[in-house]
Amino acid sequence: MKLKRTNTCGELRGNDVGKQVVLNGWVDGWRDLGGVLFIDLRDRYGKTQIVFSPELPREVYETAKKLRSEFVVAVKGVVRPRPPEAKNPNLPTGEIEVAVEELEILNSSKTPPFELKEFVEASEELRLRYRYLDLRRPVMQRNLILRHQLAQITREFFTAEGFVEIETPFLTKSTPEGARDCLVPSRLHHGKFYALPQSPQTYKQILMVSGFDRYFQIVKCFRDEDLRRDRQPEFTQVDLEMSFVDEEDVMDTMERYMEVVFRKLLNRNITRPFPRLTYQEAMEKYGTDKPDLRYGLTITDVTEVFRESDFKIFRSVANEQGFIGALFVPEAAAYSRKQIDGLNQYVMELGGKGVAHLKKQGREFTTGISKFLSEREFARLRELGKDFDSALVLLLADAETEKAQTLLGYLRQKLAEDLGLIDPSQFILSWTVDFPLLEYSAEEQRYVARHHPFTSPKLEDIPLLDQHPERALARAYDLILNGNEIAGGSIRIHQRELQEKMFRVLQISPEDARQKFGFLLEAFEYGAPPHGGIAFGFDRLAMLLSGVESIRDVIAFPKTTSALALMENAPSEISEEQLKELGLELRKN
RNA sequence: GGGGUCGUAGUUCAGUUGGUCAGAACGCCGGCCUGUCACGCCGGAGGUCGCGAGUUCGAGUCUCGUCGGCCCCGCCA
Repeated sequence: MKLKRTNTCGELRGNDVGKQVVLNGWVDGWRDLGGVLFIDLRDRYGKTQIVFSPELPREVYETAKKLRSEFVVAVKGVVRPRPPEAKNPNLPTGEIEVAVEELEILNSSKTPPFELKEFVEASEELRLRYRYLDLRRPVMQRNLILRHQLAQITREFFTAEGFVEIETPFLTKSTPEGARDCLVPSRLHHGKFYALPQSPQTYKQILMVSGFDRYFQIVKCFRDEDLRRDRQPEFTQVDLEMSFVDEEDVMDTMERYMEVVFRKLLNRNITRPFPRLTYQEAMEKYGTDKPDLRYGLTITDVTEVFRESDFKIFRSVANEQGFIGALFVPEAAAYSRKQIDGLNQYVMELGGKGVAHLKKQGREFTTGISKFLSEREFARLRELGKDFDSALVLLLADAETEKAQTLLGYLRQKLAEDLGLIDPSQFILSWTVDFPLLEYSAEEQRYVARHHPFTSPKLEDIPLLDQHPERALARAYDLILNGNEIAGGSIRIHQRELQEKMFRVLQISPEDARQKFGFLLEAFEYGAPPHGGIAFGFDRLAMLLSGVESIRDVIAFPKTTSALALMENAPSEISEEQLKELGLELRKN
């Protein structure tokens, strides 16, 4: 190319008038007025209007007439002010334009399959197939640049805090617990497989044994599970681990990290310390372990109201140690029968048995299940709902307490969305703590780790592991932002005896434990310091900070919800030779 | 694994009970236009109605299957 840029398409202003400049960029659009020809030239820094006059040498003018969308061009010209009535206040460069003298077409372009203008939305399928075009759109460039800045702030912050960034292997060992592994067959060892890491968990713990003290990494992790708008099989974590710390040290460091992120990225101040909810409180009040605290609408426990009720379903749930919860929704006081049916439908789709309702008007409860209730029950409900003059009261019962709470949590969230109770400009961070260490898996007929098998129980709960393991709490903490889990971590077990006890509780045999985690157990015998850490969902955090709805909008080359890559067309079949080399044979079905 | 929803021109969509329903806008192509910036005006081209079966005299429309996008449940230590 002859004409190399002197300036970007986003930087020229009124005080550049008179300068001779060269711009390089893409044709964003053109307006041919018959004589004068305007072209918007775009690069990642912005757009600048360039002007071709009919008085130009014939071949320059004729070439300019041939320019079309997404042609790549270089122009040389003079910055001049626009006539006052032709200034464009919507464009940072709108004071000026470049009067072209020379034009070089660096490349032509086929007509793009969709328009790249910001206000035109192509289907996501098309955007993913032509991702290189989609990524030319300013909004996508802003998202990826914000992601970059988040990464830089992260490196700066943790480096300043004395953390060391250390890379860990991608070709590693399959582990029995947790998500399904992404597997890589070994060519040199037929019949054996590497697994891509679900997280660098064991490596970072071993780095603590090695004395690195404070480790972090911005790292890809892999989990072969089904996708969601905030989940991909490959995703990025900010992973970190600290030695000689307890929960408070980790949480305090993370709060300061978040403070810096919000200040530098969004110019917002957040207040520390973040509120903390125990798992139990979160479930009881919000029906989830990751509550969105931007709105109230908390669950009221009404189980005891119905112990003697004539409404038999509720009475039996109340007497079977189940849970009955109520949502008092003043904003929905005028809900129609149809709208309430819709909520009932929603609950049933989620696997619930349905939702009962009442309408509170002053002291009276009407409609719904009111005819089954006694004066004593009304009196108790009046007391529990005394803060609400009029409200729709939704009641949900289930013999399984957590199921009832979870369904109420979904209902709470749906109501908040439907009723517009959520302020999208707010960011509320909170911790969820005191998680149960274990949960019983009916499928596997054993206890499984709720977090992971290296999470330390609360020290005072260690004795519970023998008789009532389900009651033991974990030294774990999740960081919640607006109803999203953005980080989760724990203080780890650092003593071999306790780790072995955990494996026993999880019914992982000593042989299995040795085979799967022997290296970690062995490392723990050589002076493992007390340690703990946390990992952030980096994509999810970038998504929330960008204000976009899907993780795909902050990942350059994401997968679809069926885990396909539409641009490069992965996954794909491999050749017979490749299979043979790996010692693999495809099963025919 | 399950549920919901969508698939019609290059794109975004409309298309009624199965019967001139192959349509609009944008884009594209041609022409006109010297201050536009979502330029304007005139004209034109452009369709395997995702794919495959079936029902029917007749299917974009109904049924079944299948592929794909999105959302949700399960799953995601």
